[in-house]
Amino acid sequence: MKLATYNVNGVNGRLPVLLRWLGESEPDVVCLQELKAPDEKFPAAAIEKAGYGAIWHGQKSWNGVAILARGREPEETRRGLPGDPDDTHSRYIEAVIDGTLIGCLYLPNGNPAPGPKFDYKLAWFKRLNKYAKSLLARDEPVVLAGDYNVIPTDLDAYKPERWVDDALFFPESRAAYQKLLSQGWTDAIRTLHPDETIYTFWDYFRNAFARNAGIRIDHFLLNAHAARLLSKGGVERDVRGWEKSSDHAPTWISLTKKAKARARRK
DNA sequence: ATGCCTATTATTAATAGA
Repeated sequence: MKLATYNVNGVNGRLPVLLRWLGESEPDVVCLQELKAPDEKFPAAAIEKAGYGAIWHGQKSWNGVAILARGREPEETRRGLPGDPDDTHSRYIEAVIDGTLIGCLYLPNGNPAPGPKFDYKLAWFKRLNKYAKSLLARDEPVVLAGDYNVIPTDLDAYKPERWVDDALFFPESRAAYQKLLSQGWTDAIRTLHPDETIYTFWDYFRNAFARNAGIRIDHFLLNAHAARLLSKGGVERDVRGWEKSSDHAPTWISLTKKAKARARRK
Protein backbone atom coordinates (compact mmCIF):
# COMPACT_ATOMS: atom_id res chain seq x y z
CA MET A 1 0.00 0.00 0.00
CA LYS A 2 1.47 3.31 -1.10
CA LEU A 3 0.51 6.24 1.11
CA ALA A 4 1.25 9.83 0.22
CA THR A 5 0.93 13.19 1.91
CA TYR A 6 0.76 16.34 -0.17
CA ASN A 7 0.25 19.94 0.85
CA VAL A 8 -1.46 20.88 -2.40
CA ASN A 9 -1.64 24.65 -1.69
CA GLY A 10 -5.08 25.20 -3.21
CA VAL A 11 -6.98 22.10 -4.39
CA ASN A 12 -8.79 23.99 -7.15
CA GLY A 13 -5.97 26.25 -8.29
CA ARG A 14 -3.69 23.20 -8.50
CA LEU A 15 -6.25 20.68 -9.70
CA PRO A 16 -4.44 19.91 -13.00
CA VAL A 17 -1.24 19.22 -11.06
CA LEU A 18 -3.08 17.05 -8.53
CA LEU A 19 -4.82 14.99 -11.22
CA ARG A 20 -1.63 14.53 -13.23
CA TRP A 21 0.21 13.42 -10.11
CA LEU A 22 -2.54 10.96 -9.09
CA GLY A 23 -2.41 9.44 -12.57
CA GLU A 24 1.37 9.14 -12.69
CA SER A 25 2.10 8.18 -9.09
CA GLU A 26 -0.99 6.04 -8.38
CA PRO A 27 -0.91 6.28 -4.59
CA ASP A 28 -3.43 4.09 -2.77
CA VAL A 29 -4.03 6.62 0.00
CA VAL A 30 -3.50 10.38 -0.14
CA CYS A 31 -3.56 12.92 2.68
CA LEU A 32 -4.06 16.42 1.32
CA GLN A 33 -3.55 19.68 3.18
CA GLU A 34 -4.25 23.32 2.39
CA LEU A 35 -7.31 22.76 0.26
CA LYS A 36 -8.06 26.50 0.51
CA ALA A 37 -11.67 25.76 -0.38
CA PRO A 38 -14.96 25.40 1.49
CA ASP A 39 -16.63 21.98 1.53
CA GLU A 40 -18.95 22.80 -1.36
CA LYS A 41 -16.04 23.73 -3.63
CA PHE A 42 -14.06 20.53 -3.14
CA PRO A 43 -13.54 19.03 -6.63
CA ALA A 44 -15.14 15.71 -5.70
CA ALA A 45 -16.32 14.85 -9.22
CA ALA A 46 -12.87 15.26 -10.79
CA ILE A 47 -11.26 13.22 -8.03
CA GLU A 48 -13.87 10.50 -8.33
CA LYS A 49 -13.29 10.42 -12.08
CA ALA A 50 -9.59 9.91 -11.35
CA GLY A 51 -10.57 6.78 -9.45
CA TYR A 52 -10.52 7.98 -5.85
CA GLY A 53 -13.06 8.01 -3.08
CA ALA A 54 -12.62 10.99 -0.75
CA ILE A 55 -13.56 12.61 2.51
CA TRP A 56 -12.74 16.24 3.17
CA HIS A 57 -12.98 18.99 5.74
CA GLY A 58 -12.79 22.29 3.93
CA GLN A 59 -12.67 25.92 4.96
CA LYS A 60 -13.02 29.17 3.09
CA SER A 61 -9.67 30.72 2.03
CA TRP A 62 -7.33 28.70 4.24
CA ASN A 63 -6.51 25.30 5.68
CA GLY A 64 -8.64 22.32 4.74
CA VAL A 65 -7.68 18.62 4.73
CA ALA A 66 -8.81 15.55 2.80
CA ILE A 67 -8.16 11.83 2.55
CA LEU A 68 -8.34 10.05 -0.82
CA ALA A 69 -8.43 6.29 -1.37
CA ARG A 70 -7.93 4.63 -4.72
CA GLY A 71 -10.89 2.50 -5.72
CA ARG A 72 -12.64 2.75 -2.37
CA GLU A 73 -14.36 5.05 0.06
CA PRO A 74 -12.41 6.09 3.17
CA GLU A 75 -14.38 5.26 6.30
CA GLU A 76 -14.29 8.49 8.28
CA THR A 77 -13.56 8.10 11.98
CA ARG A 78 -13.01 11.73 13.05
CA ARG A 79 -12.85 15.34 11.88
CA GLY A 80 -11.19 17.94 14.08
CA LEU A 81 -8.84 17.32 16.99
CA PRO A 82 -10.41 16.91 20.41
CA GLY A 83 -9.62 19.38 23.18
CA ASP A 84 -10.94 22.72 21.95
CA PRO A 85 -14.54 23.06 20.75
CA ASP A 86 -13.84 26.72 19.81
CA ASP A 87 -11.13 25.83 17.28
CA THR A 88 -12.61 26.69 13.88
CA HIS A 89 -9.65 25.68 11.69
CA SER A 90 -10.02 22.61 9.45
CA ARG A 91 -6.78 20.85 10.20
CA TYR A 92 -7.49 17.22 11.04
CA ILE A 93 -9.41 14.40 9.40
CA GLU A 94 -9.13 10.68 9.99
CA ALA A 95 -10.25 7.47 8.33
CA VAL A 96 -9.81 3.72 8.34
CA ILE A 97 -8.64 2.31 5.01
CA ASP A 98 -7.94 -1.39 4.58
CA GLY A 99 -7.53 -1.88 8.33
CA THR A 100 -5.10 1.01 8.75
CA LEU A 101 -6.03 4.12 10.71
CA ILE A 102 -4.94 7.22 8.81
CA GLY A 103 -4.81 10.64 10.48
CA CYS A 104 -4.31 13.54 8.06
CA LEU A 105 -3.11 16.73 9.74
CA TYR A 106 -2.12 20.27 8.91
CA LEU A 107 -0.32 21.69 11.91
CA PRO A 108 -0.46 25.50 12.26
CA ASN A 109 2.46 27.43 10.77
CA GLY A 110 2.84 29.67 13.84
CA ASN A 111 4.56 32.67 12.27
CA PRO A 112 5.26 35.33 13.31
CA ALA A 113 6.82 33.93 16.45
CA PRO A 114 6.51 34.73 19.21
CA GLY A 115 2.90 35.91 19.12
CA PRO A 116 -0.71 34.69 19.17
CA LYS A 117 -0.23 32.52 16.07
CA PHE A 118 2.70 30.79 17.68
CA ASP A 119 0.66 30.31 20.85
CA TYR A 120 -2.05 28.68 18.73
CA LYS A 121 0.52 26.40 17.11
CA LEU A 122 1.82 25.20 20.48
CA ALA A 123 -1.70 24.74 21.85
CA TRP A 124 -2.68 22.72 18.77
CA PHE A 125 0.48 20.66 19.11
CA LYS A 126 -0.35 19.92 22.73
CA ARG A 127 -3.81 18.70 21.73
CA LEU A 128 -2.25 16.57 18.97
CA ASN A 129 0.20 14.98 21.38
CA LYS A 130 -2.53 14.15 23.84
CA TYR A 131 -4.74 12.63 21.16
CA ALA A 132 -1.81 10.83 19.49
CA LYS A 133 -1.07 9.04 22.73
CA SER A 134 -4.51 7.47 22.63
CA LEU A 135 -3.97 6.37 19.00
CA LEU A 136 -0.56 4.88 19.67
CA ALA A 137 -1.97 2.10 21.80
CA ARG A 138 -4.44 0.87 19.20
CA ASP A 139 -4.06 -2.71 18.07
CA GLU A 140 -3.82 -1.90 14.36
CA PRO A 141 -1.47 0.06 12.10
CA VAL A 142 -1.79 3.82 12.70
CA VAL A 143 -0.30 6.48 10.44
CA LEU A 144 -0.27 10.20 11.25
CA ALA A 145 0.61 11.95 8.02
CA GLY A 146 0.72 15.54 6.99
CA ASP A 147 2.31 18.95 7.03
CA TYR A 148 3.65 19.26 10.58
CA ASN A 149 5.22 22.67 9.94
CA VAL A 150 8.21 21.54 11.98
CA ILE A 151 11.82 21.23 10.84
CA PRO A 152 12.88 18.43 13.21
CA THR A 153 16.68 18.85 13.12
CA ASP A 154 19.52 20.76 11.45
CA LEU A 155 19.72 17.99 8.86
CA ASP A 156 16.23 18.93 7.69
CA ALA A 157 16.99 22.46 6.55
CA TYR A 158 19.14 24.09 3.96
CA LYS A 159 21.17 26.56 6.02
CA PRO A 160 19.44 25.94 9.37
CA GLU A 161 20.86 29.22 10.72
CA ARG A 162 18.41 31.00 8.41
CA TRP A 163 15.48 29.38 10.21
CA VAL A 164 16.33 30.15 13.85
CA ASP A 165 13.80 32.99 14.03
CA ASP A 166 11.07 30.97 12.34
CA ALA A 167 8.18 29.20 14.07
CA LEU A 168 8.99 26.02 12.10
CA PHE A 169 12.38 25.78 13.77
CA PHE A 170 11.76 27.40 17.16
CA PRO A 171 13.00 25.26 20.08
CA GLU A 172 9.43 24.90 21.35
CA SER A 173 8.26 23.51 17.99
CA ARG A 174 11.11 21.02 17.74
CA ALA A 175 10.64 20.01 21.38
CA ALA A 176 6.94 19.34 20.83
CA TYR A 177 7.79 17.17 17.81
CA GLN A 178 10.42 15.24 19.78
CA LYS A 179 7.95 14.81 22.61
CA LEU A 180 5.50 13.30 20.15
CA LEU A 181 8.15 10.94 18.77
CA SER A 182 9.17 9.92 22.26
CA GLN A 183 5.69 8.50 22.86
CA GLY A 184 6.80 5.74 20.50
CA TRP A 185 6.14 7.05 16.99
CA THR A 186 8.51 6.36 14.12
CA ASP A 187 9.44 9.19 11.74
CA ALA A 188 9.21 6.97 8.65
CA ILE A 189 11.22 9.00 6.15
CA ARG A 190 14.08 9.74 8.55
CA THR A 191 14.18 6.13 9.72
CA LEU A 192 14.47 4.86 6.14
CA HIS A 193 17.10 7.48 5.24
CA PRO A 194 18.98 8.31 8.46
CA ASP A 195 21.70 10.53 7.00
CA GLU A 196 20.25 11.82 3.74
CA THR A 197 19.39 15.39 2.97
CA ILE A 198 15.67 15.20 2.26
CA TYR A 199 13.37 18.16 1.72
CA THR A 200 9.62 18.33 1.13
CA PHE A 201 9.18 22.09 0.73
CA TRP A 202 10.95 24.77 -1.30
CA ASP A 203 9.53 28.28 -1.17
CA TYR A 204 8.63 30.25 -4.27
CA PHE A 205 11.17 32.96 -3.46
CA ARG A 206 14.73 33.30 -4.58
CA ASN A 207 14.63 30.37 -6.98
CA ALA A 208 14.68 28.08 -3.95
CA PHE A 209 13.84 24.83 -5.74
CA ALA A 210 16.57 25.20 -8.36
CA ARG A 211 19.06 25.86 -5.55
CA ASN A 212 17.63 22.98 -3.48
CA ALA A 213 17.13 25.46 -0.64
CA GLY A 214 14.46 23.39 1.03
CA ILE A 215 13.20 22.08 4.36
CA ARG A 216 11.65 18.79 5.49
CA ILE A 217 8.32 19.49 7.17
CA ASP A 218 5.93 16.86 5.76
CA HIS A 219 6.14 13.73 7.87
CA PHE A 220 4.76 10.23 8.36
CA LEU A 221 4.58 9.08 11.97
CA LEU A 222 3.93 5.37 12.47
CA ASN A 223 2.88 3.38 15.50
CA ALA A 224 4.67 0.07 16.12
CA HIS A 225 2.18 -1.97 14.08
CA ALA A 226 2.66 0.32 11.07
CA ALA A 227 6.44 0.61 11.54
CA ARG A 228 6.76 -3.18 11.18
CA LEU A 229 5.18 -2.90 7.72
CA LEU A 230 7.35 -0.04 6.48
CA SER A 231 9.33 -1.02 3.39
CA LYS A 232 10.30 2.18 1.55
CA GLY A 233 9.54 5.85 1.14
CA GLY A 234 10.70 9.13 -0.29
CA VAL A 235 9.80 12.46 -1.85
CA GLU A 236 8.48 12.89 -5.38
CA ARG A 237 10.71 15.83 -5.96
CA ASP A 238 10.01 16.17 -9.68
CA VAL A 239 6.44 17.24 -9.00
CA ARG A 240 7.72 20.40 -7.32
CA GLY A 241 9.25 21.38 -10.66
CA TRP A 242 6.00 21.11 -12.60
CA GLU A 243 4.20 24.15 -13.96
CA LYS A 244 1.84 25.71 -11.37
CA SER A 245 3.10 23.32 -8.69
CA SER A 246 2.54 23.60 -4.96
CA ASP A 247 5.56 24.74 -2.94
CA HIS A 248 5.50 21.28 -1.30
CA ALA A 249 6.31 17.98 -3.02
CA PRO A 250 4.33 14.77 -2.45
CA THR A 251 5.96 12.56 0.18
CA TRP A 252 5.21 8.83 0.29
CA ILE A 253 5.79 5.53 2.05
CA SER A 254 5.03 1.91 1.22
CA LEU A 255 3.56 -0.46 3.79
CA THR A 256 3.71 -4.18 3.07
CA LYS A 257 0.70 -6.38 3.71
CA LYS A 258 2.42 -8.45 6.38
CA ALA A 259 5.28 -7.79 8.74
CA LYS A 260 8.53 -9.41 7.77
CA ALA A 261 9.20 -12.67 9.62
CA ARG A 262 12.26 -11.22 11.32
CA ALA A 263 10.31 -8.25 12.58
CA ARG A 264 7.46 -10.44 13.79
CA ARG A 265 9.70 -12.54 15.99
CA LYS A 266 10.95 -9.51 17.91
C1' DA B 1 15.55 43.90 8.48
C1' DT B 2 12.77 43.20 4.27
C1' DG B 3 11.18 41.55 -0.14
C1' DC B 4 11.17 37.92 -3.11
C1' DC B 5 6.39 34.30 -5.02
C1' DT B 6 1.59 32.49 -5.10
C1' DA B 7 -3.25 31.71 -3.72
C1' DT B 8 -7.69 33.46 -2.09
C1' DT B 9 -11.04 37.00 -1.35
C1' DA B 10 -13.00 40.99 -2.28
C1' DT B 11 -12.21 45.05 -5.85
C1' DT B 12 -6.64 46.39 -6.78
C1' DA B 13 -5.11 45.64 -2.06
C1' DA B 14 -4.93 42.74 2.07
C1' DT B 15 -3.86 38.43 4.23
C1' DA B 16 -1.54 34.05 4.80
C1' DG B 17 1.77 30.90 3.76
C1' DA B 18 6.82 29.06 5.57
